[in-house]
Amino acid sequence: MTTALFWFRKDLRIKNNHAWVKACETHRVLPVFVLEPQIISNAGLHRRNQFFLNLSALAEEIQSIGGRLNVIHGPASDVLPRYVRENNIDCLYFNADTTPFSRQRDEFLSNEISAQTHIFWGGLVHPPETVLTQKGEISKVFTPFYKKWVTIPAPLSLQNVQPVFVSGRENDWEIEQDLIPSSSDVGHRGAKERLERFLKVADDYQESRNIPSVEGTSFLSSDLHFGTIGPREILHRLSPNREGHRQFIRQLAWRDWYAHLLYANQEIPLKAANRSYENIQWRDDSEDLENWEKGRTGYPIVDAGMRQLSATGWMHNRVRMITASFLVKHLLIDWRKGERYFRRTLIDGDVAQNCGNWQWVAGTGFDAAPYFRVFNPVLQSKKFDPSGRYIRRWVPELEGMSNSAIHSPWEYDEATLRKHGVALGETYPFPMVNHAEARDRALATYKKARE
DNA sequence: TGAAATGTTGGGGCG
DNA sequence: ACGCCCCAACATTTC
Repeated sequence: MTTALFWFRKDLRIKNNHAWVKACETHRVLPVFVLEPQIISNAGLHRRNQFFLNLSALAEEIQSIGGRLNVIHGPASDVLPRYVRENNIDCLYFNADTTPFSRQRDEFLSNEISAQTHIFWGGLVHPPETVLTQKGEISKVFTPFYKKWVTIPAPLSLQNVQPVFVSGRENDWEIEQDLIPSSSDVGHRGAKERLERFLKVADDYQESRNIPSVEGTSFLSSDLHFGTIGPREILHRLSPNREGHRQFIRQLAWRDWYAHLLYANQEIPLKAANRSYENIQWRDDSEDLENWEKGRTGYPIVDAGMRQLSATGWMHNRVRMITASFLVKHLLIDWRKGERYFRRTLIDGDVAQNCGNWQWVAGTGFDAAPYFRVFNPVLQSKKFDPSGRYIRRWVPELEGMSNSAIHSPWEYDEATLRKHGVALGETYPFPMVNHAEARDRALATYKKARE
């Protein structure tokens, strides 16, 4: 029997992991995770914690069926070739990724390593280059992509063999166990719990997904990023006949679309997909950027979102759109700076998804929001957080404000504010820009770039 | 997966 | 009773 090295990457699960099943069916397996330096250096605190929790959950999963996860340190391009040689590996199995870094590394390794590589796409419902127009291209408009995407079958891959494990010659995993809070809500088990909870409320998804004070979304974004659950496993629990389910399935299609687009257009993280917007005159203002990051814009809904992000590593989707739009349109700061901050800080920070969505908000992407669509943070706040519950949760200094006034405290006189315990400029900042002026400036700047 | 500006309509107040 | 104005309320267009 030959030996396969199974390289876990952004697929920290063994359940419904087709690549894993395939490796186990005909080989002895050596499960490996390569702890590459950029996994740590590119991640904020929450994201790093989430990663280590998921990694140790995977190690436990493998242990529970009699194996052991071998963790080796270093850039994979440096350490894997030697590791493969020293452990007499015959072939290599892994799930691929669409990012430029990942593709260049994998390309390099497939030349460098003599063992045969078997590549799968367990992180997506459908692999890149499999959802195509009649002309054989990926659609640059979402709806035609989606119409094609839903017609393609996406079977599950169930494990039916007991893996035969081999151990690596070295295992220098040095994660101090006390850094890992014992937690049952991580790994595949945590993902399954989140899925089960979501299924109970999924019929209301269309209504409640936009209300940040309600737990109406799936909370599966980080699981999908780390691969603690596969998207097909989620898809198979949803019914296209139920409206809420169908809307969520649509979100899974957006996720595939952004991944496929990145695969086909590797410069998406760096450049406007719609090149006519590549010469927008962005403002280079690091102080404004920092005030945005820290949640000190003076717009309560924006500050609430940014504080939820830095406190928890997660932000509600509706608020992601509002805060991102504020940075790009109101502050006129380059979407790439916001994208970088989100990606570091979010526990679900993902190159394809984050860049795709930021370019959508900035209006520079494929099938993106039109440049003249400028969210009014006060109207958005009144519409989606009418009771102010979300704002009060994350901007407690505004707790005493009334439901109607909490969205725009600067519109009220000093005496009224004092009555509610607020002193603008002292307990809570003045708005850093005037909405109408900022809107005009954004429209003028975008219009100029189009000429 | 907007919002603001502009246009239209119709009821009510009033001379 | 009539014309006129005001201005919500709704519709359309523009950014």
